[in-house]
Amino acid sequence: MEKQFTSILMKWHKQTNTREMPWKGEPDPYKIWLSEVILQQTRVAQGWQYYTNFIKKYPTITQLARAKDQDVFKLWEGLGYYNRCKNLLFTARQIVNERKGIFPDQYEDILALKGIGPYTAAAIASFAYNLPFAVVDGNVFRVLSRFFGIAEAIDSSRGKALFTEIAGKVLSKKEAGLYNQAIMDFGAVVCKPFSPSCHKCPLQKHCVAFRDGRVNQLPVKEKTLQRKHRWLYYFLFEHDNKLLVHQRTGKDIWQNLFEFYLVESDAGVVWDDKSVKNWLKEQVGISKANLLYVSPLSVQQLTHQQIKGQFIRVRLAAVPVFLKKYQWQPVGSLRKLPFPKFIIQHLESPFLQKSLF
DNA sequence: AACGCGGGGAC
DNA sequence: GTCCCAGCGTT
Repeated sequence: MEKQFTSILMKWHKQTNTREMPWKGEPDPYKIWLSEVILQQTRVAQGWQYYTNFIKKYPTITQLARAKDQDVFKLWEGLGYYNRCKNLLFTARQIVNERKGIFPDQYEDILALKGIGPYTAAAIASFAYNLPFAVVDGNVFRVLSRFFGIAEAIDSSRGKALFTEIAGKVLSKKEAGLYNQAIMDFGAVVCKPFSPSCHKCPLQKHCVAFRDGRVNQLPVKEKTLQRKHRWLYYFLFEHDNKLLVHQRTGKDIWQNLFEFYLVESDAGVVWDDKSVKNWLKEQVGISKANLLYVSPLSVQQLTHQQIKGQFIRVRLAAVPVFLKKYQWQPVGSLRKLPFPKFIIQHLESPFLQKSLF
């Protein structure tokens, strides 16, 4: 069955597959690496523009390594999972400083780099050097679990080990790069998560899940995620045409991105002018403030959290002592800083644009 | 082994 | 609303 799978898949790839992507057939390991990091847990359509932007601004790993953190994060803004960006920069600088800018060409050396796990290492090794390592990503889990009718959970250790083993068996070792491209394209174009195109699938005849009518039951996941609810109230403190900003640190969401003065609470409250004025006076000791606006409620759904909150813009006659330690950013250059989408949405909202006049 | 990390699109 | 996406690092 394994031989059949591989040969049919490769034939499909060479004869039928018309999927185009800017990094396809790319020989430069730097560009392959960049595309793979961008695409971690990210749809091709979403990552596409980010890839072309990065290549345009940083055509070589040396140029990326020499860039300022803030500029690179700005280019990554909106793509999510910002630790990828941090590791991308770290690894670019490491390769430039310690390896003269030359990307490693052995699987183990590639895997050892920060931000590169088993999937990305196999992708780079096979695409750049045609080394015989099989990628195991969401597409591969789905295609293999359906074709071989395997109900082992893909988010368990046993499942991961099992699918990795099978992936290695069906890999075309002579055309590893082509094969890896083939199975991922196939998973994205034919063997899709929802409404797969079984009616025109070249593997249908040998597909166990199709035979048993289990296509929509595979692959199996065992974990169900809980979504945390959070309430974030951002105060846009303004003084002398500058806004208070703050770079997020710690282990929480949006590490390294900027934000405004944050008040977080567990209980959902919707502020209005009156309650904000009272809070500023009673809790913060600001009495001579010009309250410019209290925004309507903003909502953002993330995979692991639901964020709700408001934006409150306050013009200060003077900077209170407890706010002096913060960074004050000129309003005109505010957008040079990387912000989370939750904040970008507000900065671009018609509400804000209107309320400034 | 379990958990946390963004954002968007399809249903 | 739920699920998933060219996964990874940390604990």
